[in-house]
Amino acid sequence: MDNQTVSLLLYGCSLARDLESNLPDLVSQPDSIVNSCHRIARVFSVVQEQISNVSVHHHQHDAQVASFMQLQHHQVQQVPLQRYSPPSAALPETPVTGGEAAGASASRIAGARQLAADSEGPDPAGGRASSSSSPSRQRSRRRNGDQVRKRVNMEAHLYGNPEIPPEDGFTWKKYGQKEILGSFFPRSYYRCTHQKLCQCPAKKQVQRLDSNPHFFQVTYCGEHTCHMSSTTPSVVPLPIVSRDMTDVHPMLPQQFPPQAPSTSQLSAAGTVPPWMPMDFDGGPSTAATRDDTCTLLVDAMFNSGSSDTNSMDIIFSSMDGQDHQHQPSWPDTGEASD
DNA sequence: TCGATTTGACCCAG
DNA sequence: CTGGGTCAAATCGA
Repeated sequence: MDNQTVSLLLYGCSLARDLESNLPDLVSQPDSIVNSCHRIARVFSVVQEQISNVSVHHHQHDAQVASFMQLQHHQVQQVPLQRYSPPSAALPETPVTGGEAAGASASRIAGARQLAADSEGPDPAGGRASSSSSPSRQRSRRRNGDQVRKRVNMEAHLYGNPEIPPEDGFTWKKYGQKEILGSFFPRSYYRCTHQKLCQCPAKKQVQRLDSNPHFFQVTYCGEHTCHMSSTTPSVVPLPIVSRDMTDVHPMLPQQFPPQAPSTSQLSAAGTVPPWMPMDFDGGPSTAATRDDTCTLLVDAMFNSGSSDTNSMDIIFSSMDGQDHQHQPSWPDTGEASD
């Protein structure tokens, strides 16, 4: 049983626990119970199928997973079928243009780099008295048209509730959550806590990866102008950095992606921090690469917090540098790279 | 009491 | 027309 299956199993368990803990409140809401049960059943069903097929050839495993995803998803991306990334597999941080629809592109990337995995939305939001809105409400809902977005993948807390997104050194205020078509998990919308105080335009979107509930895809939009970070996070976030996809996906053809860097390009001496789990096939170069980057991140977050320096800027500029060097161009994804 | 979160409604780009 | 992003009232919790 691979880590992917374990992750899915754990997620199913957490859903069951949630249902159990909320059961007293849900007694009067049979629809919510049905929805929860359905969702839990689906998760465990996939786990069961994966386990039962674990001894089967990997291609059959892929087909099993893919069939589940096709069952779940409205849109299956036309990308090469790939093996799931293990929980610690690295997905490159991806700068995204603001004009690009985050959801669509995110799904495209997720599909291209992990598995074509975009599911039908989960259960509709639980019944809650509708909040009345003024019919005459006129608001400007301009999207962040020309703002550059930065996308990173972060691992959930290794301990505690895996549904809590990782901290990143800033304080955020959640202002929305939405079920995204083609995604198994809802997307949460955050803006900087100091938005009003400092007119800080920073926002971020957090969404759990369909194919790996232990990972969050965090899309940052806008730069922090407040320069006010929170206290040191209790758990160091684990942004996922660029690495050789052939390392992540041993089944992939060696030339996919064509310009993927060799692991030697990414190598750096170091050891894996205790909070950073090894992945399946994580060779020395992989561990060293992550360690190197994470050291940089930690240093940037905690040692570079001068008043005139935004730690996330440091992180992203550093990662940008890596990306510019190592970010492969992805065929067939149509992914903007600016 | 007040700030944070939830969540249905609304707006608008594609 | 659809779906992502945002608003804001209701609700939660410290």
